[in-house]
Amino acid sequence: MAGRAASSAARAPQQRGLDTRARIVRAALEAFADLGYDGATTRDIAERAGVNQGLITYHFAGKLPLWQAAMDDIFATLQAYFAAHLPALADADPETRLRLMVRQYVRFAAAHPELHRLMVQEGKHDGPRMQWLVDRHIRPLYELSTGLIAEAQRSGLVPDVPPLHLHYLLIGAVAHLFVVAPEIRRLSGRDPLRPAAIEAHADAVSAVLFGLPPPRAKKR
Amino acid sequence: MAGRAASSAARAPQQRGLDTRARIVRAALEAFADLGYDGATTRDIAERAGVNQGLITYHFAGKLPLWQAAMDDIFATLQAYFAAHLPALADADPETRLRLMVRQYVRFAAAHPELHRLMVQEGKHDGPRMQWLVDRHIRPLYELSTGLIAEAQRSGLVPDVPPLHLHYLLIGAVAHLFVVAPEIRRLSGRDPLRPAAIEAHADAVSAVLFGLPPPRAKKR
DNA sequence: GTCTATATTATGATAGAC
DNA sequence: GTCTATCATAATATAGAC
Repeated sequence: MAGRAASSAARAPQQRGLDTRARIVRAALEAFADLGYDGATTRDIAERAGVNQGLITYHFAGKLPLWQAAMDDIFATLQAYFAAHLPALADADPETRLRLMVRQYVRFAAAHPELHRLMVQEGKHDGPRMQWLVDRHIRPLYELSTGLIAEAQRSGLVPDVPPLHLHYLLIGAVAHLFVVAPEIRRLSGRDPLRPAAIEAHADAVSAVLFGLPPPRAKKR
Repeated sequence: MAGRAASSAARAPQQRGLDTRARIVRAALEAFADLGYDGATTRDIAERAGVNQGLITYHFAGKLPLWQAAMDDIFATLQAYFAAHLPALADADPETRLRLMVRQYVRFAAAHPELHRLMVQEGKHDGPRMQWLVDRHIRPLYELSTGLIAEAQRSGLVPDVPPLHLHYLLIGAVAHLFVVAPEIRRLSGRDPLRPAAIEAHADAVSAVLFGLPPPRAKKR
Protein backbone atom coordinates (compact mmCIF):
# COMPACT_ATOMS: atom_id res chain seq x y z
CA MET A 1 0.00 0.00 0.00
CA ALA A 2 2.84 2.36 0.89
CA GLY A 3 4.75 1.34 -2.25
CA ARG A 4 1.72 1.66 -4.46
CA ALA A 5 0.81 4.99 -2.95
CA ALA A 6 4.38 6.18 -3.26
CA SER A 7 4.74 5.20 -6.91
CA SER A 8 1.33 6.61 -7.64
CA ALA A 9 2.19 9.82 -5.85
CA ALA A 10 5.46 10.07 -7.76
CA ARG A 11 3.95 9.44 -11.19
CA ALA A 12 0.22 9.93 -11.48
CA PRO A 13 0.07 13.47 -10.09
CA GLN A 14 2.20 14.49 -13.06
CA GLN A 15 1.06 12.07 -15.71
CA ARG A 16 -2.51 13.27 -16.03
CA GLY A 17 -1.34 16.86 -15.89
CA LEU A 18 1.22 16.25 -18.61
CA ASP A 19 -1.39 14.70 -20.87
CA THR A 20 -3.69 17.63 -20.34
CA ARG A 21 -0.81 20.03 -20.86
CA ALA A 22 0.10 18.38 -24.15
CA ARG A 23 -3.50 18.49 -25.34
CA ILE A 24 -3.68 22.20 -24.51
CA VAL A 25 -0.42 22.85 -26.39
CA ARG A 26 -1.67 21.08 -29.51
CA ALA A 27 -4.98 22.95 -29.36
CA ALA A 28 -3.07 26.20 -28.90
CA LEU A 29 -0.91 25.49 -31.96
CA GLU A 30 -3.98 25.14 -34.13
CA ALA A 31 -5.73 28.15 -32.67
CA PHE A 32 -2.73 30.50 -32.82
CA ALA A 33 -1.93 29.36 -36.37
CA ASP A 34 -5.51 29.86 -37.53
CA LEU A 35 -6.44 33.05 -35.76
CA GLY A 36 -3.20 34.69 -34.68
CA TYR A 37 -2.16 35.53 -31.14
CA ASP A 38 -4.87 38.12 -30.62
CA GLY A 39 -7.59 36.33 -32.52
CA ALA A 40 -7.17 33.07 -30.64
CA THR A 41 -8.92 32.99 -27.28
CA THR A 42 -8.03 30.92 -24.28
CA ARG A 43 -11.65 29.79 -24.13
CA ASP A 44 -11.45 28.48 -27.67
CA ILE A 45 -8.17 26.71 -26.93
CA ALA A 46 -9.61 25.15 -23.78
CA GLU A 47 -12.66 24.01 -25.73
CA ARG A 48 -10.53 22.46 -28.51
CA ALA A 49 -8.52 20.67 -25.84
CA GLY A 50 -11.66 19.51 -24.07
CA VAL A 51 -10.73 21.15 -20.77
CA ASN A 52 -11.84 24.11 -18.74
CA GLN A 53 -10.51 27.58 -19.42
CA GLY A 54 -9.17 27.97 -15.90
CA LEU A 55 -6.78 25.09 -16.46
CA ILE A 56 -4.71 27.14 -18.86
CA THR A 57 -3.80 29.51 -16.08
CA TYR A 58 -2.91 26.54 -13.91
CA HIS A 59 -0.65 24.73 -16.41
CA PHE A 60 0.74 27.88 -17.94
CA ALA A 61 1.06 31.26 -16.33
CA GLY A 62 -1.16 32.89 -18.96
CA LYS A 63 -1.72 33.32 -22.67
CA LEU A 64 1.82 34.39 -23.53
CA PRO A 65 3.58 31.49 -21.77
CA LEU A 66 1.14 29.16 -23.49
CA TRP A 67 2.10 30.64 -26.83
CA GLN A 68 5.78 30.20 -26.01
CA ALA A 69 5.20 26.57 -25.04
CA ALA A 70 3.34 26.01 -28.31
CA MET A 71 6.20 27.49 -30.33
CA ASP A 72 8.75 25.37 -28.48
CA ASP A 73 6.61 22.35 -29.26
CA ILE A 74 6.30 22.88 -33.01
CA PHE A 75 10.01 23.62 -33.42
CA ALA A 76 10.83 20.50 -31.41
CA THR A 77 8.58 18.59 -33.82
CA LEU A 78 10.49 20.06 -36.76
CA GLN A 79 13.82 19.14 -35.24
CA ALA A 80 12.67 15.60 -34.45
CA TYR A 81 11.36 15.19 -38.00
CA PHE A 82 14.67 16.05 -39.62
CA ALA A 83 16.65 14.15 -37.02
CA ALA A 84 14.63 11.07 -37.97
CA HIS A 85 14.92 11.48 -41.73
CA LEU A 86 18.37 12.94 -42.37
CA PRO A 87 20.49 9.91 -41.39
CA ALA A 88 18.72 7.82 -44.04
CA LEU A 89 20.29 9.94 -46.78
CA ALA A 90 23.78 10.26 -45.35
CA ASP A 91 25.28 7.98 -48.00
CA ALA A 92 24.02 9.76 -51.11
CA ASP A 93 25.84 12.12 -53.42
CA PRO A 94 25.45 15.84 -52.62
CA GLU A 95 22.82 16.57 -55.27
CA THR A 96 20.65 13.60 -54.35
CA ARG A 97 20.99 14.50 -50.68
CA LEU A 98 19.88 18.07 -51.35
CA ARG A 99 16.94 16.94 -53.46
CA LEU A 100 15.82 14.55 -50.75
CA MET A 101 16.17 17.20 -48.05
CA VAL A 102 13.96 19.54 -50.04
CA ARG A 103 11.44 16.73 -50.51
CA GLN A 104 11.44 16.01 -46.78
CA TYR A 105 10.90 19.69 -46.12
CA VAL A 106 7.92 19.72 -48.48
CA ARG A 107 6.49 16.69 -46.69
CA PHE A 108 6.94 18.34 -43.31
CA ALA A 109 5.31 21.56 -44.48
CA ALA A 110 2.33 19.49 -45.68
CA ALA A 111 2.14 17.51 -42.46
CA HIS A 112 2.47 20.61 -40.27
CA PRO A 113 1.16 23.67 -42.11
CA GLU A 114 0.58 25.23 -38.71
CA LEU A 115 4.33 25.95 -38.42
CA HIS A 116 4.32 28.24 -41.43
CA ARG A 117 0.99 29.76 -40.50
CA LEU A 118 2.45 30.65 -37.13
CA MET A 119 5.60 32.06 -38.72
CA VAL A 120 3.58 34.30 -41.02
CA GLN A 121 1.39 35.39 -38.11
CA GLU A 122 4.39 36.40 -36.04
CA GLY A 123 6.79 37.53 -38.76
CA LYS A 124 4.51 40.39 -39.77
CA HIS A 125 4.96 42.67 -36.80
CA ASP A 126 7.96 43.25 -34.59
CA GLY A 127 7.61 43.11 -30.85
CA PRO A 128 8.58 41.05 -27.82
CA ARG A 129 7.05 37.85 -29.22
CA MET A 130 8.96 38.10 -32.48
CA GLN A 131 12.19 38.98 -30.71
CA TRP A 132 11.82 35.90 -28.52
CA LEU A 133 11.03 33.76 -31.56
CA VAL A 134 13.94 35.01 -33.66
CA ASP A 135 16.48 34.60 -30.89
CA ARG A 136 15.26 31.21 -29.76
CA HIS A 137 14.21 29.39 -32.93
CA ILE A 138 14.45 31.33 -36.18
CA ARG A 139 18.09 32.40 -36.13
CA PRO A 140 19.56 28.93 -35.53
CA LEU A 141 17.48 27.48 -38.37
CA TYR A 142 18.41 30.40 -40.61
CA GLU A 143 22.12 29.90 -39.98
CA LEU A 144 21.78 26.21 -40.76
CA SER A 145 19.76 26.78 -43.91
CA THR A 146 21.90 29.54 -45.39
CA GLY A 147 25.00 27.47 -44.65
CA LEU A 148 23.58 24.60 -46.68
CA ILE A 149 22.53 27.00 -49.43
CA ALA A 150 26.01 28.53 -49.69
CA GLU A 151 27.53 25.07 -49.89
CA ALA A 152 25.10 24.01 -52.60
CA GLN A 153 25.93 27.19 -54.52
CA ARG A 154 29.66 26.46 -54.34
CA SER A 155 28.87 23.08 -55.90
CA GLY A 156 26.79 24.75 -58.60
CA LEU A 157 23.64 22.86 -57.57
CA VAL A 158 21.36 25.85 -57.00
CA PRO A 159 21.29 29.35 -58.53
CA ASP A 160 23.89 31.77 -57.23
CA VAL A 161 21.61 34.35 -55.60
CA PRO A 162 21.90 35.83 -52.08
CA PRO A 163 21.28 33.01 -49.57
CA LEU A 164 18.88 35.21 -47.61
CA HIS A 165 16.68 35.55 -50.68
CA LEU A 166 16.93 31.89 -51.62
CA HIS A 167 16.09 30.87 -48.05
CA TYR A 168 12.87 32.89 -47.89
CA LEU A 169 12.04 32.18 -51.53
CA LEU A 170 12.23 28.46 -50.78
CA ILE A 171 10.14 28.69 -47.61
CA GLY A 172 7.41 30.52 -49.49
CA ALA A 173 7.60 28.25 -52.53
CA VAL A 174 7.32 25.13 -50.39
CA ALA A 175 4.83 26.18 -47.74
CA HIS A 176 2.36 28.59 -49.31
CA LEU A 177 0.44 25.84 -51.13
CA PHE A 178 -0.22 24.09 -47.83
CA VAL A 179 -0.78 27.24 -45.80
CA VAL A 180 -3.74 28.20 -47.99
CA ALA A 181 -4.90 24.63 -48.60
CA PRO A 182 -8.54 25.44 -47.74
CA GLU A 183 -8.53 28.21 -50.35
CA ILE A 184 -7.15 25.80 -52.96
CA ARG A 185 -9.77 23.22 -52.08
CA ARG A 186 -12.52 25.72 -52.69
CA LEU A 187 -10.83 27.16 -55.77
CA SER A 188 -9.96 23.94 -57.58
CA GLY A 189 -11.87 21.21 -55.79
CA ARG A 190 -8.57 19.39 -55.28
CA ASP A 191 -6.87 18.79 -51.96
CA PRO A 192 -3.19 19.85 -51.85
CA LEU A 193 -2.68 17.62 -48.81
CA ARG A 194 -3.28 14.39 -50.74
CA PRO A 195 -0.04 12.35 -50.84
CA ALA A 196 0.04 12.55 -54.64
CA ALA A 197 -0.31 16.34 -54.51
CA ILE A 198 2.43 16.60 -51.88
CA GLU A 199 4.85 14.63 -54.07
CA ALA A 200 3.79 16.68 -57.10
CA HIS A 201 4.66 19.83 -55.18
CA ALA A 202 8.02 18.38 -54.18
CA ASP A 203 8.61 17.66 -57.88
CA ALA A 204 7.63 21.22 -58.74
CA VAL A 205 9.96 22.75 -56.14
CA SER A 206 12.77 20.45 -57.26
CA ALA A 207 12.17 21.38 -60.88
CA VAL A 208 12.44 25.12 -60.31
CA LEU A 209 15.25 24.93 -57.77
CA PHE A 210 17.55 22.32 -59.30
CA GLY A 211 16.34 21.95 -62.89
CA LEU A 212 13.94 19.45 -64.33
CA PRO A 213 12.76 16.14 -62.82
CA PRO A 214 14.16 14.63 -59.66
CA PRO A 215 14.80 10.83 -59.96
CA ARG A 216 14.73 10.20 -63.71
CA ALA A 217 17.00 12.64 -65.59
CA LYS A 218 15.21 13.77 -68.75
CA LYS A 219 17.17 15.00 -71.78
CA ARG A 220 15.46 17.01 -74.48
CA MET B 1 -26.78 80.88 -55.38
CA ALA B 2 -29.08 78.17 -56.57
CA GLY B 3 -26.37 76.89 -58.90
CA ARG B 4 -23.68 77.10 -56.26
CA ALA B 5 -25.90 75.50 -53.67
CA ALA B 6 -26.91 72.83 -56.13
CA SER B 7 -23.34 72.00 -57.15
CA SER B 8 -22.26 72.14 -53.54
CA ALA B 9 -25.10 69.87 -52.56
CA ALA B 10 -24.19 67.48 -55.33
CA ARG B 11 -20.48 67.33 -54.53
CA ALA B 12 -19.32 68.56 -51.13
CA PRO B 13 -21.74 66.51 -49.03
CA GLN B 14 -20.08 63.45 -50.54
CA GLN B 15 -16.51 64.64 -50.91
CA ARG B 16 -15.58 64.83 -47.26
CA GLY B 17 -17.32 61.54 -46.62
CA LEU B 18 -15.48 59.88 -49.47
CA ASP B 19 -12.13 61.05 -48.13
CA THR B 20 -12.96 59.71 -44.71
CA ARG B 21 -14.23 56.50 -46.24
CA ALA B 22 -11.00 56.03 -48.16
CA ARG B 23 -8.89 56.67 -45.05
CA ILE B 24 -10.93 54.08 -43.15
CA VAL B 25 -10.47 51.54 -45.94
CA ARG B 26 -6.71 52.01 -45.98
CA ALA B 27 -6.54 51.72 -42.21
CA ALA B 28 -8.70 48.59 -42.38
CA LEU B 29 -6.38 47.03 -44.97
CA GLU B 30 -3.41 47.42 -42.65
CA ALA B 31 -5.28 46.23 -39.58
CA PHE B 32 -6.87 43.17 -41.21
CA ALA B 33 -3.56 42.22 -42.83
CA ASP B 34 -1.66 42.55 -39.57
CA LEU B 35 -4.12 41.06 -37.12
CA GLY B 36 -6.64 39.07 -39.13
CA TYR B 37 -10.36 39.64 -39.28
CA ASP B 38 -10.98 38.69 -35.65
CA GLY B 39 -7.83 40.25 -34.27
CA ALA B 40 -8.45 43.62 -35.87
CA THR B 41 -10.83 45.84 -33.93
CA THR B 42 -13.01 48.57 -35.30
CA ARG B 43 -11.67 50.86 -32.59
CA ASP B 44 -8.11 50.23 -33.76
CA ILE B 45 -9.09 50.85 -37.38
CA ALA B 46 -10.87 54.08 -36.45
CA GLU B 47 -7.83 55.21 -34.48
CA ARG B 48 -5.45 54.45 -37.37
CA ALA B 49 -7.75 56.41 -39.68
CA GLY B 50 -7.95 59.28 -37.19
CA VAL B 51 -11.73 59.13 -36.92
CA ASN B 52 -14.29 58.05 -34.41
CA GLN B 53 -15.34 54.43 -34.10
CA GLY B 54 -18.98 55.26 -34.70
CA LEU B 55 -18.13 56.49 -38.19
CA ILE B 56 -17.37 52.97 -39.35
CA THR B 57 -20.97 52.01 -38.78
CA TYR B 58 -22.05 55.11 -40.65
CA HIS B 59 -19.88 54.62 -43.76
CA PHE B 60 -20.10 50.85 -43.76
CA ALA B 61 -22.84 48.71 -42.36
CA GLY B 62 -20.46 46.92 -39.96
CA LYS B 63 -17.18 45.09 -39.69
CA LEU B 64 -17.85 42.58 -42.47
CA PRO B 65 -18.88 45.12 -45.12
CA LEU B 66 -15.79 47.13 -44.18
CA TRP B 67 -13.64 44.04 -44.76
CA GLN B 68 -15.29 43.49 -48.14
CA ALA B 69 -14.69 47.10 -49.12
CA ALA B 70 -11.04 46.74 -48.09
CA MET B 71 -10.61 43.59 -50.20
CA ASP B 72 -12.23 45.26 -53.20
CA ASP B 73 -9.84 48.15 -52.73
CA ILE B 74 -6.62 46.13 -52.65
CA PHE B 75 -7.61 44.02 -55.66
CA ALA B 76 -8.50 47.18 -57.56
CA THR B 77 -5.02 48.46 -56.69
CA LEU B 78 -3.50 45.25 -58.06
CA GLN B 79 -5.50 45.49 -61.25
CA ALA B 80 -4.59 49.15 -61.73
CA TYR B 81 -0.92 48.37 -61.16
CA PHE B 82 -0.76 45.75 -63.90
CA ALA B 83 -2.98 47.77 -66.22
CA ALA B 84 -0.44 50.58 -65.89
CA HIS B 85 2.67 48.45 -66.40
CA LEU B 86 1.71 45.72 -68.87
CA PRO B 87 1.27 47.87 -71.99
CA ALA B 88 4.91 49.03 -71.68
CA LEU B 89 6.13 45.52 -72.43
CA ALA B 90 3.71 44.65 -75.22
CA ASP B 91 6.43 44.79 -77.87
CA ALA B 92 8.93 42.42 -76.28
CA ASP B 93 9.64 38.79 -77.10
CA PRO B 94 7.72 36.23 -75.00
CA GLU B 95 10.58 35.40 -72.63
CA THR B 96 11.46 39.03 -71.93
CA ARG B 97 7.79 39.79 -71.44
CA LEU B 98 7.44 36.98 -68.92
CA ARG B 99 10.56 38.00 -67.04
CA LEU B 100 9.33 41.58 -66.83
CA MET B 101 5.89 40.49 -65.66
CA VAL B 102 7.45 38.48 -62.87
CA ARG B 103 9.60 41.47 -61.95
CA GLN B 104 6.57 43.72 -61.87
CA TYR B 105 4.81 41.21 -59.66
CA VAL B 106 7.77 41.19 -57.26
CA ARG B 107 7.68 44.98 -57.14
CA PHE B 108 3.96 44.98 -56.44
CA ALA B 109 4.33 42.41 -53.67
CA ALA B 110 7.00 44.62 -52.10
CA ALA B 111 4.90 47.77 -52.47
CA HIS B 112 1.76 46.08 -51.10
CA PRO B 113 2.67 43.21 -48.79
CA GLU B 114 -0.73 43.67 -47.19
CA LEU B 115 -2.34 41.88 -50.15
CA HIS B 116 -0.50 38.65 -49.45
CA ARG B 117 -0.88 39.02 -45.72
CA LEU B 118 -4.62 39.27 -46.24
CA MET B 119 -4.64 36.28 -48.58
CA VAL B 120 -2.83 34.13 -46.05
CA GLN B 121 -5.15 35.33 -43.28
CA GLU B 122 -8.23 34.37 -45.26
CA GLY B 123 -6.92 31.36 -47.19
CA LYS B 124 -6.38 29.38 -44.00
CA HIS B 125 -9.96 28.68 -43.05
CA ASP B 126 -13.01 28.13 -45.18
CA GLY B 127 -16.17 30.05 -44.54
CA PRO B 128 -18.40 32.75 -45.98
CA ARG B 129 -15.58 35.30 -46.20
CA MET B 130 -13.33 32.94 -48.16
CA GLN B 131 -16.16 31.88 -50.44
CA TRP B 132 -16.86 35.51 -51.24
CA LEU B 133 -13.17 36.18 -51.83
CA VAL B 134 -12.61 33.18 -54.10
CA ASP B 135 -15.66 33.86 -56.23
CA ARG B 136 -15.10 37.59 -56.52
CA HIS B 137 -11.32 38.02 -56.76
CA ILE B 138 -9.20 34.88 -56.47
CA ARG B 139 -10.69 32.72 -59.21
CA PRO B 140 -10.42 35.29 -62.01
CA LEU B 141 -6.78 35.95 -61.13
CA TYR B 142 -6.10 32.23 -60.90
CA GLU B 143 -7.55 31.58 -64.35
CA LEU B 144 -5.45 34.39 -65.79
CA SER B 145 -2.27 33.22 -64.09
CA THR B 146 -2.57 29.53 -64.92
CA GLY B 147 -3.38 30.44 -68.52
CA LEU B 148 -0.13 32.40 -68.77
CA ILE B 149 1.75 29.57 -67.06
CA ALA B 150 0.42 26.96 -69.49
CA GLU B 151 1.39 29.16 -72.43
CA ALA B 152 4.89 29.67 -71.04
CA GLN B 153 5.21 25.92 -70.54
CA ARG B 154 4.23 25.25 -74.18
CA SER B 155 7.05 27.61 -75.16
CA GLY B 156 9.45 25.76 -72.85
CA LEU B 157 10.14 28.90 -70.81
CA VAL B 158 9.23 27.52 -67.38
CA PRO B 159 9.34 24.00 -65.90
CA ASP B 160 6.56 21.67 -66.98
CA VAL B 161 4.84 21.08 -63.63
CA PRO B 162 1.12 21.36 -62.85
CA PRO B 163 0.08 25.02 -63.28
CA LEU B 164 -1.76 24.96 -59.95
CA HIS B 165 1.49 24.09 -58.18
CA LEU B 166 3.57 26.58 -60.14
CA HIS B 167 1.01 29.31 -59.46
CA TYR B 168 1.09 28.90 -55.69
CA LEU B 169 4.81 28.14 -55.68
CA LEU B 170 5.41 31.44 -57.43
CA ILE B 171 3.15 33.43 -55.12
CA GLY B 172 4.94 32.07 -52.09
CA ALA B 173 8.39 32.48 -53.61
CA VAL B 174 7.70 36.10 -54.52
CA ALA B 175 5.71 37.33 -51.56
CA HIS B 176 6.95 35.54 -48.45
CA LEU B 177 10.10 37.65 -48.17
CA PHE B 178 8.00 40.81 -48.01
CA VAL B 179 5.24 39.34 -45.87
CA VAL B 180 7.70 38.63 -43.07
CA ALA B 181 9.85 41.69 -43.72
CA PRO B 182 9.87 42.72 -40.03
CA GLU B 183 11.20 39.28 -39.10
CA ILE B 184 13.97 39.59 -41.68
CA ARG B 185 14.88 43.03 -40.41
CA ARG B 186 15.32 41.70 -36.92
CA LEU B 187 17.06 38.55 -38.12
CA SER B 188 19.55 40.04 -40.53
CA GLY B 189 19.51 43.77 -39.87
CA ARG B 190 18.75 44.32 -43.57
CA ASP B 191 15.50 45.68 -44.96
CA PRO B 192 13.94 43.55 -47.74
CA LEU B 193 11.90 46.57 -48.84
CA ARG B 194 14.95 48.54 -49.98
CA PRO B 195 14.82 49.01 -53.76
CA ALA B 196 18.09 47.12 -54.17
CA ALA B 197 16.73 44.20 -52.16
CA ILE B 198 13.51 44.18 -54.18
CA GLU B 199 15.44 43.94 -57.44
CA ALA B 200 17.69 41.29 -55.92
CA HIS B 201 14.62 39.27 -55.07
CA ALA B 202 13.27 39.69 -58.59
CA ASP B 203 16.65 38.42 -59.84
CA ALA B 204 16.41 35.45 -57.46
CA VAL B 205 12.89 34.53 -58.56
CA SER B 206 13.87 34.91 -62.20
CA ALA B 207 16.94 32.73 -61.66
CA VAL B 208 15.02 29.84 -60.15
CA LEU B 209 12.03 30.14 -62.46
CA PHE B 210 13.66 30.78 -65.83
CA GLY B 211 17.31 29.92 -65.32
CA LEU B 212 20.17 32.20 -64.48
CA PRO B 213 20.36 36.01 -64.84
CA PRO B 214 17.56 38.14 -66.22
CA PRO B 215 18.71 40.81 -68.72
CA ARG B 216 22.18 39.65 -69.68
CA ALA B 217 22.10 36.00 -70.88
CA LYS B 218 25.09 34.16 -69.41
CA LYS B 219 26.46 31.05 -71.10
CA ARG B 220 28.51 28.56 -69.13
C1' DG C 1 -5.70 18.71 -11.18
C1' DT C 2 -9.89 20.23 -12.48
C1' DC C 3 -13.87 22.72 -12.11
C1' DT C 4 -17.37 26.81 -11.22
C1' DA C 5 -17.87 31.28 -10.34
C1' DT C 6 -16.58 36.25 -10.95
C1' DA C 7 -13.82 40.73 -11.49
C1' DT C 8 -12.14 43.67 -14.97
C1' DT C 9 -11.47 45.08 -19.37
C1' DA C 10 -12.45 45.53 -24.28
C1' DT C 11 -15.21 44.39 -28.08
C1' DG C 12 -19.09 45.45 -32.06
C1' DA C 13 -23.01 47.92 -32.53
C1' DT C 14 -26.36 51.65 -31.54
C1' DA C 15 -28.66 56.13 -30.09
C1' DG C 16 -28.63 60.66 -30.16
C1' DA C 17 -26.23 65.45 -29.75
C1' DC C 18 -24.08 68.71 -32.80
C1' DG D 1 -20.78 63.66 -41.43
C1' DT D 2 -18.81 63.37 -37.21
C1' DC D 3 -18.75 62.92 -32.47
C1' DT D 4 -19.87 61.22 -27.37
C1' DA D 5 -22.17 57.99 -24.56
C1' DT D 6 -23.83 53.57 -23.77
C1' DC D 7 -25.55 48.64 -24.26
C1' DA D 8 -24.82 43.76 -24.52
C1' DT D 9 -21.46 40.54 -25.12
C1' DA D 10 -17.08 38.20 -24.69
C1' DA D 11 -12.33 38.44 -23.53
C1' DT D 12 -8.20 37.33 -19.84
C1' DA D 13 -7.26 36.46 -15.45
C1' DT D 14 -8.32 35.17 -10.66
C1' DA D 15 -10.45 33.07 -6.38
C1' DG D 16 -12.00 29.35 -4.33
C1' DA D 17 -14.85 24.79 -4.14
C1' DC D 18 -14.07 19.90 -4.86
